[in-house]
Amino acid sequence: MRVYNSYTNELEEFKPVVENKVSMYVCGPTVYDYAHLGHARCYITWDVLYRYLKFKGYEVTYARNVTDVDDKILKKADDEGKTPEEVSQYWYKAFVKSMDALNVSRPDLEPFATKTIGEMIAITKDLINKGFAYEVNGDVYFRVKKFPKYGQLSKQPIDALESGARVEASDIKENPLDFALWKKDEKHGYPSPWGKGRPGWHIECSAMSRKYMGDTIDIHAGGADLIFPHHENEIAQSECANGCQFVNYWMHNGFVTINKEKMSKSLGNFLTIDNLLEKYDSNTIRLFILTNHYRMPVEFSDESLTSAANGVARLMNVKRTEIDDNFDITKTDEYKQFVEAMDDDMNTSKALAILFDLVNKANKNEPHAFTILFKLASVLGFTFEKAQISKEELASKVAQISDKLGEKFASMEDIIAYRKDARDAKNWDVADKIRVATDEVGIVLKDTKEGTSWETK
RNA sequence: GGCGGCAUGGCCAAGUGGUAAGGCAGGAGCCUGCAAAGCUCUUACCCCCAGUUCGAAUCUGGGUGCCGCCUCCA
Repeated sequence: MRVYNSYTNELEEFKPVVENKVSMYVCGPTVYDYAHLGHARCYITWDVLYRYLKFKGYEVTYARNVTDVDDKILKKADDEGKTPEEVSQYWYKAFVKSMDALNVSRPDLEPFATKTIGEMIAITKDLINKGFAYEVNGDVYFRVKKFPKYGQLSKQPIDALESGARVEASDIKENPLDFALWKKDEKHGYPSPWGKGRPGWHIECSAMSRKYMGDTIDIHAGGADLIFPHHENEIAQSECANGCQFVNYWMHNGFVTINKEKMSKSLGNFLTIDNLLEKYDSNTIRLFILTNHYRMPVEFSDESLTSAANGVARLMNVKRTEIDDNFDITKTDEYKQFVEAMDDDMNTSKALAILFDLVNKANKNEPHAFTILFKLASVLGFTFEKAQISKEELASKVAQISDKLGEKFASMEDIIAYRKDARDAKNWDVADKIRVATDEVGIVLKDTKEGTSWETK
């Protein structure tokens, strides 16, 4: 498998540190607000990588942290008169719910920053001892000048960074580029050798990844906006503390844009996942995202989502057969093409083309086509479960149809039987009226040789 | 200003040297009582200019346009 390493800016052959085992760490959310489409893109992308690595037979340990100590959480807590825990727990649960709804796999490990404070203090202490950090009045800063590789991930010459760095009025740092490992905080802080305080954002990931996955991890991924300064700073901290390479493959996903602008909290131009799910299902959002290569920007529009929804309909309408678990799909051309595409830096667009070819083959009764399709599609996180309609909803629809037709029907089967009589009598007017009525409440009737079936739109 | 990326049919999007995957939308036909779904057929010379080459969307140089990072951000 070849992956694009953002550190070297090159496609590289993927080789884990330990054969057949992969450690991957993805920067998770800061839980203080709704997750939006941009988050969906990120976590769906790395979910697909996770699923694919496992599909290839790797034993994968996937960690995705939760940042539950952060300025924004504290501010929200203060504003709402709640504890930071109440705020972060609330939004964490909302996040999990959204991810589940998107069929994003749960990671193997989901460390919380607040549960890893000890490790953060240990690293910070270690960095001070080694001369890579210094304390000023209860704050601790990383001494960027001591790390010559600084700027290598973001390809920023250090002097360019320096001249561009924002200099605060009352800066107490040795160098404007130095970043906080620990911040003094009397109100919400944790005890530490430097007094009450809380960790800087960057140290959180260094600490959590080291605690759960060791000094060197195979893959570290996240949104491209984390490259600088977050990931750059993680490298500095971890490599200075551990004395070895931090990450072998850095992978970054592109943004979701809207009106050609990056979708983000700060710009306020975001659509929440929950809102989108009211209109589009999880397969649709996934197809929308996976149609594009993960490193490219994806422009949001209702037109694109509608197009994806229609594509998903084609996928869902495929002629289904029993899944044959004894059939070895690895011998098939489609499997080989799929793996070739995915091995090429996750070319999901090409992989999808293979899936759609399989749809066509299944519809033409090619043996095993649906089995292959089903298995490959699940690697991309698509599900073939049809949306379930609740009993109450169905009863209400049946009642509505009854009203429209001025009849009393107990069930869809009733309606279909009634319509069958009409059709047998070639009473097309009645038959068509029934179909119009069901259509109006979102139920499609399909006439085949085997009889009539119904499904929700 | 520094760094990085992108430009392919009506829309979205693969393809990185040999004459353009796939999805959506559109058109024609088959199927159907009529539909829906499905099946078949159908629409491109790849932003512009110059160059390298037997041959370029694909490489080189120069334009033009768009985006991102450089500050919290997936």
